[in-house]
Amino acid sequence: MQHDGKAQAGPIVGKLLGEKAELRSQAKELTALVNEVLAEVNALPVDEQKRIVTEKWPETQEKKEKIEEEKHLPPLPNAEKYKQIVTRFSPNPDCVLHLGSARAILLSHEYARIYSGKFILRFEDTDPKVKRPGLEFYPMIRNDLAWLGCKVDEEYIQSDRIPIYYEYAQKLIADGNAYICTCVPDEFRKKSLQSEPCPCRDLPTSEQLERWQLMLNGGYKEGEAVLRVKTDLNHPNPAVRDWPAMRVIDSKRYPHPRVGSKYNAWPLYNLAAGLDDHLLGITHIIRGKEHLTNGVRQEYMYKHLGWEYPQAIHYGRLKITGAFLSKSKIVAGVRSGEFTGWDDPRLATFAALRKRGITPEAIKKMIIDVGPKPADVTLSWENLYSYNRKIIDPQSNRYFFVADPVKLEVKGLPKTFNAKLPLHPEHPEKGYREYTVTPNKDCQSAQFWIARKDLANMESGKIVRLMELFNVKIEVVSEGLVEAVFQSESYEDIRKTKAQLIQWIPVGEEYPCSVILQDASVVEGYAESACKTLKPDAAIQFERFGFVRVDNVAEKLTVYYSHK
RNA sequence: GCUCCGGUAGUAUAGUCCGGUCAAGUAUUCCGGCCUUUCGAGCCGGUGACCCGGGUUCGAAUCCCGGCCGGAGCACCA
Repeated sequence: MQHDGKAQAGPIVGKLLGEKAELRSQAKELTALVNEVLAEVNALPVDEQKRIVTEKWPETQEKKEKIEEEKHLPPLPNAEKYKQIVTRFSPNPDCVLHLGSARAILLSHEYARIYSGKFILRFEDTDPKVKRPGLEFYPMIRNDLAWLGCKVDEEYIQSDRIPIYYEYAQKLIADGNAYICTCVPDEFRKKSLQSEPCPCRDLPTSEQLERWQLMLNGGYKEGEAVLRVKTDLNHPNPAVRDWPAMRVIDSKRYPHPRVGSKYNAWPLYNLAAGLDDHLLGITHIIRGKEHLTNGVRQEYMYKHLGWEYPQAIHYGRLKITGAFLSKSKIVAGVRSGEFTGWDDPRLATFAALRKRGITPEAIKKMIIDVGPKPADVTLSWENLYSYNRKIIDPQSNRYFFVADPVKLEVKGLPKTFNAKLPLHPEHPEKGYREYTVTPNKDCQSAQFWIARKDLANMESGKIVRLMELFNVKIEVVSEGLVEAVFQSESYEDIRKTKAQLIQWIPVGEEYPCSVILQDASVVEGYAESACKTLKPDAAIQFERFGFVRVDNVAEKLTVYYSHK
């Protein structure tokens, strides 16, 4: 019925074979048979087909019920191998967290919860020079995680664990699985590209251990020596061959913000992260695919130590249209004053999203929908807004806001009006706010503030309704003032005519308000005076303007625009 | 250049491992309609996709080969 009465053989044969596997050996004959029947059926007019089907198989005409199901994460690989699932999120505290980290955080945490496992936060702050950690970021990161609803079961800081890395480095050297290389980088690279060992590789272990002591005691200057873990010099990927595990840092010049100048030798990522993943009992590593070759590198170290490598899941890069997610750009922009702070609405940091009234639930839902697949994704803000809208719409009270206010004078009022405006049209139990409009004694008029953009639809003679109040007929529209005359009170009157409904604020009931938009520009206007009792952090909707998050309630109201 | 990973509507995702019930589902955007004292929400409907080319097969989004496009890595960063 769905295809204009013309059926095709392929899907029908497919369905039959799918249901009755025993027919598969006779597939050719079956196809011929189906084609025969189809020729007959397709020759019939559609109406006739419909009649027959309805008569013989009425149940097929019933509409399928839609089953909406919550999206779930796919199961973790080899989860059954482990007594307890342990995941980790391991940021370098050199910047605040942003949306780009959301996959690592939320997937790691969510899987830990699904499997009743453990979620570990591990600060990877082992580079005091190039990606120097900032002390302020440690608590900010903890705070972001808490805001996202990710409870940290255990926390580790790698700069506290340097002696542990030393211990294993020494073992690797003593076992002949690592060596101190004093070659200049370029020379090593040349050798390595040709799958040849550098001169240091085959030095006796005793000499390696001497070099190791020298490295620890400051006997080498920056760049003079590096610890390398032996891999396979014939590995197809040159980047895997004898990778660097520890280097010398001039600790006087580049003191670490937490441990100062205590260490000269600092572990590199693959050594520190690789060791910790095992030592902390991580079972599943969820990280970006830029770490794929790091996994290959680390597996060599695991083999040297007789360890088994955890399950690794590599997800693709996450971008969001229009926002840059580069830590260095964020840091530079904030330091230079280009941005107002870590929560500048132009940034996609969690701090900024929070400020803009994006809920952690919305972010979580979106990330879980995106899932852990390795393809890159470019999210659209609309999508995030949609998730957020579903969450905040039911809880957001409604208020009037007139942007760029213009005065409206209404004459000919027959009486005093009381307007009772519901805080939420779908939830009357939330209550109301009320305004009384009393006509001026001399000329039966009253004055209001209305939004300038509503003037666009106004012309002399047109009827508009002040929402929940009364209808007015426009007489004169000028730059600074709109003059109108009272028309009628009943909403029903103008309902059929589909007259424009506009928001209004009685003159005297205005409360100055700044709305900070996503591009950090500011819209000035008046909110209604009922907004004076709002609490910071509340999500509200300015009707026909958008959802906003209340930021500051003072002489003036300050809100951040969330979305439509 | 070398090594690796991807490619389903504008966006995101399901399906791919294990070929058939996929004439490709879902969310969002967009477009119509309904409803509604917000241009919000809700409801109904619509537009819209398997990167390309070969092969295997009765049958390919799914398996194989080739190409194209995109991404990542190739640091004494993480």
